[in-house]
Amino acid sequence: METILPKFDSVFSIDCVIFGFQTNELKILLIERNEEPYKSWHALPGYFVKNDESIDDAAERILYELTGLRDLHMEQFHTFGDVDRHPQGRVITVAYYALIRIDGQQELKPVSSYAKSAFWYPVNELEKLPFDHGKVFETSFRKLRRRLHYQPIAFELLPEKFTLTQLQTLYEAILNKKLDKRNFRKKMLSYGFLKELDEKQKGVSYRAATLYRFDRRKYNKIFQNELTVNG
Amino acid sequence: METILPKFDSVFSIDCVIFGFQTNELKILLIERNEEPYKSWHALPGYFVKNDESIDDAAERILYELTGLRDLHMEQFHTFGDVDRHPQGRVITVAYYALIRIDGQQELKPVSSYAKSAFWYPVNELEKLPFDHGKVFETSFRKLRRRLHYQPIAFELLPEKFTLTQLQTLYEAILNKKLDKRNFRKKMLSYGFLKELDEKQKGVSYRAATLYRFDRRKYNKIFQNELTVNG
DNA sequence: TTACTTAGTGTAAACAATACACCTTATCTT
DNA sequence: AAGATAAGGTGTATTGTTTACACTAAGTAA
Repeated sequence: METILPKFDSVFSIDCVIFGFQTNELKILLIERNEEPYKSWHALPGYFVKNDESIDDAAERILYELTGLRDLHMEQFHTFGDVDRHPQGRVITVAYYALIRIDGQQELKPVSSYAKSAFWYPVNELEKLPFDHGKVFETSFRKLRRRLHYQPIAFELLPEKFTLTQLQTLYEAILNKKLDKRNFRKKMLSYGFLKELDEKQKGVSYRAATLYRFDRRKYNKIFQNELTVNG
Repeated sequence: METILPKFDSVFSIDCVIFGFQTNELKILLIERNEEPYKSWHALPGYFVKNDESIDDAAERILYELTGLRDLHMEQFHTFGDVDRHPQGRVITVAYYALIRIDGQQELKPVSSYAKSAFWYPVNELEKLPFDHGKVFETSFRKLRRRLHYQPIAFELLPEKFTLTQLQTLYEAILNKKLDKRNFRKKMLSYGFLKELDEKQKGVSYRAATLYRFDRRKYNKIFQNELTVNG
């Protein structure tokens, strides 16, 4: 009773949009391609899925091979499947996004020869990207904006200890609009998941701000209640 | 300088979750499979993507072949890519969902021999589904709930002319909780995109309710403004 | 005419969102 | 040490939104 699966010359790939926040700018991770097509172009990190790995695993592996980054929590956000999106054949790509703390220590070093280098690039200065990567990026950015309203994604981009002004600057970078300082602070603190630390910012040439930490345990408690209440 | 794409024995498929609303119940469309594996099981309509069609086109074609339904606006919501999700090989599936008016006229008649029949099934009474279709459905339902809050999806499920009570019942079915009649009406009418008709419900054995129509033009105006305002 | 069933309506209270400006504190310069 | 500079940090009044809540009106059926 076995039916045999049809065979097509088609492959899956993964593309990753990795967001970071550095010097008050929102950035994404790009690689310099070392393979045709689009050799030497700047592109989203992406490659083909192997036959024996889940797409989630593939996303992790590929990001690691192309950038040296590991163990970030990536989430799928859209699949792009136009027939001609890849000049050499049918490639359907599942796009993932992740948020990461750029801490200056971590090295960006491709492990695979497929990428010459990997680097952070400000989203506001993006040039033309190969394939449909422009569309992929736009889709991810819209998703990011939307999620900012109902998920604690900002804290994945900031250092462990951060000031309220840094938090606000990040929100402004993602939403692309100015926010009111007093209202922003009032609202953030009202949630109850920000822990004020006995510690001040260091190395600034003006009054140092209080540092805060995101308390995920408290956040989860609040969020769980909401889920229950809203059915 | 041509690089050749790697070849794998892997295929893409599409699975569809089609929601409908009938006799005050939220339903989805299932087919009775006519092929192994899971022959004779009830499953989500789904099949393989051809090599020369976009995944969006494939979704339309497949739904038509398996159910006879055409021209509904489907939207991709998630891609499922675990290695062992299909017992016969590597199949990555892109899941789509759509909303449809069940108007009693339209026939559900598979065009392909792959499905024996197609029928509406209440989401509250779903039995075990083959493959990972249970997971697919759950994901789609969560998405539907979420979208109900920011997109006018209810009106795609209702007949053109509907009463406020019908609208409320639908909301209650999707959100799985009771809503307050006065507050619900107040809020819906406050949006300004519901047009009150000079017409009453017919064929009921009690006081007939006023019929309304969804005014998409007005909705778009309101929605566009919101987009602009919120950056 | 009466009973039944659903349609249709308003207000007060609590809460959330917005608009808005000045004093404080630390550092740096001279 | 005084003053300039730069960001930190704070409260209130207004408006809009959400919630809770119960009765009368209208049509149908017996």
